[in-house]
Parts: sequence; structure tokens; C-alpha cells
Amino acid sequence: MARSRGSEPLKSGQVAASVNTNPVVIRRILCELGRARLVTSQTGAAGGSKLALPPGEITLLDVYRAVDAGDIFSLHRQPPNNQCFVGMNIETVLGGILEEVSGAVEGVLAKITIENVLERLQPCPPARSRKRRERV
Amino acid sequence: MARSRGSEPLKSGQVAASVNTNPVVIRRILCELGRARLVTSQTGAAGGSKLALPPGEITLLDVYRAVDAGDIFSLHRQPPNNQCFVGMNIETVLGGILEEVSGAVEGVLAKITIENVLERLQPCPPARSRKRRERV
DNA sequence: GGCATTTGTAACTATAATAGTTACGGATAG
DNA sequence: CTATCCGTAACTATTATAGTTACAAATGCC
Repeated sequence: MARSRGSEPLKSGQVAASVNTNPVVIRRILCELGRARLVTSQTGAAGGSKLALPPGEITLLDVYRAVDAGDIFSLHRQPPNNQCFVGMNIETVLGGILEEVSGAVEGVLAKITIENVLERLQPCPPARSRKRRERV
Repeated sequence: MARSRGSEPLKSGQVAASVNTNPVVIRRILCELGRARLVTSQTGAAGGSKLALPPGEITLLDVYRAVDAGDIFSLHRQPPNNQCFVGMNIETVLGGILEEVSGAVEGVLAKITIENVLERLQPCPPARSRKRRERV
């Protein structure tokens, strides 16, 4: 979507085809991103989705938070036995460690924008294909 | 196990009871930790498991690596469509980002030992209970 | 030796999460 | 008015994880 920014919005079917999945799966994710104001979508004919911000202003952390249900870094739902000394406090300790870990993850993601991803995709600038030789 | 180091080995049933699960589940994990040389186990009567190293010499990274099947930070098994420019290279880019992320996670885990976890569990040193008032 | 106990492991079932599918109401462009 | 496309619900399929049962092999103890 970042690559086709400015032009027409992408349809869920196009995105789905590019990742070999079903349009509904894509729409579900796009819908979450829309709630986070990262993309905008339009219904109806000639509808589709596009980025709501310039690629340089969307970080992977934004995307991660929009999509994460909050249970990636979480403790086992079944609590330990509180008769045990360790069990009494271990959840607090592990919770603290999980926060350290997820903080580190978020630190990495916050530094990478969609634009950076595009740059990594293509060492050379985004098309305007200087020689028109490298794709069909 | 770190808390009962020096004394008798812990049986899988005891550990299982303390986390409200089945002994076999514990044995499976203990077995992986054993293959990583972090714990030793003994079969037979009076058997059980104990740490193979002092708690200060085992990091959470050691444990993580012993247990991780390698698929925590990994790409979707179904590859994208290579007809698409993005699909052609995105896996390489995402792979690089995943490495950055897991590197950050490992950095955090490498700094925390089992001994540190014990310290965080109990602000005061490991028992020898000075007043014998705080547990039953 | 014989017995009780415990690990290691296989085989199976149960439960839950994720992905994928079908269907349809509502919005929109032409 | 019609064709198209999103948002969403409801359902099925697939997979991963957890839990269970069972048993051979190892070990300590009498």
C-alpha cells in the first residue's frame, strides 16, 4: 500500500492475492489498522484501502500495537499454587521480566518506519524504473 | 529447584503440584533442560531433578534457548506471491527485522540469572527465617 | 533378588488459537 | 439502478498446546 500511495486505493482482494490468502483475512487486519487510524478504507465500487499517513510517519510499533491483542507477552492463564512460596510471588517477578522484554521489542519496532521497510526492499528509489529491465 | 539446591532432588510431581499441572508436562520440559545441561535428573526411587549449575550461572537466555523450538519469532510458513514486487523481497526484509527483535529479547534475557529471579522473589535472603513469622 | 518408586517417552485426547470460507447488509461510483 | 467492495457475523478447518494414560528402564532399599 505504501508503494501505491497517491494512486488508487488497494482492494482487499489484491492484497490477499499478493500474500496468498483470503480477502476477508486481509479486511479483518485492515479494519484493525483503520481503527488505529493508520489506514483509511472506502466501501463501494472503486473502494479500497490506503495509508492514512506518509510511510515515514508510521512505525512498526504503531502497527504492532494496532494488531496485538495484548496476549503475546503474557503469563499462563492458570495461576500457580499459592501454597508454594515461589508460586506466591513468581507471577509478579515474571510480569516484571515480561515488561522488560516487551519494552525491548517495542524499542526496536519504534525505530523502524514503513518507509524504512520500503528502503530495505529496494536499494534503489521506488520505481520510475530508470531502465525498465527489472520486473515484468 | 534453585531454592532447594543442595538438598534432595525435586520430583516432577512436586513441581507439577506447585504449578497446577500434570507431572508429564513438567518432565517434558525438564527433559529439554536436561539436554541443554541445565538440570540433571535421576530415575528410580529417590530420583528427581536438580540444577546442574549454580543459579547464578544459568541465565534466562539459556532456559529460553533450551525450550524454544525456534518458531517464536518466525515468518508465516506460507510464502507470499512472487509475482508481486513486494512479495519477492519482503521475506528477507522481515527476516532481518525479526533478527533485530529477537536479538533485543535475548539481550534482556541474557542479563537475568536464576539467582536474580530468586532475589526478586524475596527481598530478604533465602530463608534461614530470622524470625520465623512469614510463612506456615 | 524382588519391590516400590521415578524418569523418559510414546500415544492419545481435549482445548484453544488461528486461518480460511461463505454469506450478506450497507456504502459508493458510474 | 446496478455492479462493486468494505465490514462483520457465523461457521469450518487446521494447528499448537496442554493434559492424560500407559509402560519400559533405572535406581534405591529391604
